[in-house]
Amino acid sequence: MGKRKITSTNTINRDYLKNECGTMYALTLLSGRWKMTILHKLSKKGLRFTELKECIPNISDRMLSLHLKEMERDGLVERNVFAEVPPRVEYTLTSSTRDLVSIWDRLDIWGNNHREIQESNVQYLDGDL
Amino acid sequence: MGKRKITSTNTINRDYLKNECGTMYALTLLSGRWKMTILHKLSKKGLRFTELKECIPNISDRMLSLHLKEMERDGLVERNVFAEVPPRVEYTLTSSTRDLVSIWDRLDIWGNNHREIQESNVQYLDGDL
DNA sequence: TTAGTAACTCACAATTTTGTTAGAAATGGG
DNA sequence: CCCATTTCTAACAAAATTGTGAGTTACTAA
Repeated sequence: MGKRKITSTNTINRDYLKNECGTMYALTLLSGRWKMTILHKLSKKGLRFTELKECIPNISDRMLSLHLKEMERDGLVERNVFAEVPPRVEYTLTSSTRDLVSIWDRLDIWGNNHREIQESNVQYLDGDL
Repeated sequence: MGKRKITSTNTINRDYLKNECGTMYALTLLSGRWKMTILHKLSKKGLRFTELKECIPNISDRMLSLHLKEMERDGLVERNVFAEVPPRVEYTLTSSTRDLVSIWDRLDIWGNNHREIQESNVQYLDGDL
């Protein structure tokens, strides 16, 4: 997000990992506080800036703008400008990203499962103390 | 990593998103520079601290240690201590995490595909300038 | 007692990400 | 020209993550 110092160890490591495999590349593009949520909202239908803001509580103008710009650069979303007044900009998923969203089903199931396991472990540990 | 200020907007937003759905929960557990790589290495066989260090170039002792500790807390890896001299600690995936790893296949394919699309777009834009 | 090894831990610094607030650009109607 | 509206942007501040280098612990073999 914003500017990166391209000579830093941090950036060097990041780029190295990004090139390791498809999974790491994908996760690099998706990392960012609100990106998944934005994709999720857009998966139902295209939305304009203000609509996204309204359906994602707590996101700031700046973060929404930054994320959308990065996601456009990364081929995750499309930005469609309509010559209207006041201006209207609609964001939609790219076709590649629509494929991605369909993968989330399994991850969603895994996540919910794992959360249950984790929560039951905590209970168990609590009982043990 | 390390300490979080639990009253910060940042942490509040993070926790809110973590509870949104299984996918976001999963991605929260997996976020961290080297976590995916560590899981990937461990998916083949259990490894000790030093072995992980050797097969992940550039990772520092500190980051490896921090990540492993978090991943153990989050139920992603198990820490097995052997009473030998010098001490031997082996890290393995939990059974839940082994299921996760099998999901990566599709994400890997998606990532590699998407990278190709992106790279060909860049070429096209370059030619245009 | 000393040395050697694995597995860490600590203090601190650098970098990156996220959040806050104010305000700018664009545009047509009045 | 001024207004209202949407879509951002700029400057700054706060917080979080990552990296560095030295040091610690535990244990036993020599």
